[in-house]
Amino acid sequence: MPRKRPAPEPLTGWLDEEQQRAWLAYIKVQLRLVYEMNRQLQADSRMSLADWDVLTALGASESASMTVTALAAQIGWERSRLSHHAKRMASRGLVELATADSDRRATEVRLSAEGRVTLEQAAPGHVELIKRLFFGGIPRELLDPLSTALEGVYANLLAHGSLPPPDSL
Amino acid sequence: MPRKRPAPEPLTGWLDEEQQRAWLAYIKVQLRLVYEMNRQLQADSRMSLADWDVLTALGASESASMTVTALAAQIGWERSRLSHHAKRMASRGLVELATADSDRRATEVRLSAEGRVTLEQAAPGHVELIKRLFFGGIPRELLDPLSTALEGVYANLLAHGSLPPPDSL
DNA sequence: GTAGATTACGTGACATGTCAAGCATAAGCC
DNA sequence: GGCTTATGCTTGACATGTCACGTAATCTAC
Repeated sequence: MPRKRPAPEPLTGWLDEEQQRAWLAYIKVQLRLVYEMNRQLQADSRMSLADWDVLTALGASESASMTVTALAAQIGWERSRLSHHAKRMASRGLVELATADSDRRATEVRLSAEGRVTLEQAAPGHVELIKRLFFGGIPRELLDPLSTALEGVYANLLAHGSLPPPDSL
Repeated sequence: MPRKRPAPEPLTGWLDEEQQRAWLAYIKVQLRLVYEMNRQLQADSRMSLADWDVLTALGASESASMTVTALAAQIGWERSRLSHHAKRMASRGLVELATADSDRRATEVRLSAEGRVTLEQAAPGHVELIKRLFFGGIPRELLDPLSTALEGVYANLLAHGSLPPPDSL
């Protein structure tokens, strides 16, 4: 087990070589991509990445409306975070909040007309960024293995993680 | 092009099918994994994921010390964020701050003895989490394609992103 | 050397996220 | 029904992150 340099001995109980490679790559992409997405959305659409996550989740849902709990599970947030955030978004007119008919404890977060317009206006620019920064670096033939690997991780996260799974997988 | 349901028409100018699959998987993993890592570090080591990112970057560096700018570039943060955060970490004794000899504008962030101990104590638990949640979902044979794909994305991010690249690739 | 840019940070005001606690409704149980 | 527990969410205090701006050291070209 030849070591080149003695100095930056990484860490105790670390990952094996293949895992380390994958993990390092994942983390580096993760950190920068979050930054870039935030920046682009802020600059082009006066919207944070958090806003975007909420709007897209709502936009993708059948009724454009979800309870706080369901929405939080969908996007992997804590409920209290969503509660605060939804209120701020409501004050900007992007969503509407109303107590649910079926269960009066529950609050429905609904995509407002204005929110939908905002989402649709922001989408092309954001998609363009993703195509450029993310898919610009991946050869076609790796798309399928990448998806398969990440789907495996996601399933594993749902099974062993501490957040409740979203209703619809 | 048969569509099952007319309702949740995703978004204008969206990605093609393969891309959409990869992106969705990536985003879902990203959101939950961040949450889980934060939670585990907080629970087991009284440390946030942000603290962890700083400590590992310092720990991996030759001298256990970097300027604010270099460190920020390394972990993909804005400098002002690191400035605030480093000060807080310094007040907890995890790092030490000192103006650099070579350039007295620059501030060196140095891993303290206490910081190194904390890092080494936190590492096993965090690594265990990553092995369980991340690598538990990936078959061995997909590790290499996954790494290759992510490394491609990272290179692309450095080339086309808005953050300066770290000194050492 | 010195005026004007550039670079490296720090700071303060404010936006956002987290945690612990609380309140109201619903569901179980006798 | 009434009691206990569980669920769904909100809130307030506080930790953290961002943005715009300020300050100081350094560099560049006279």
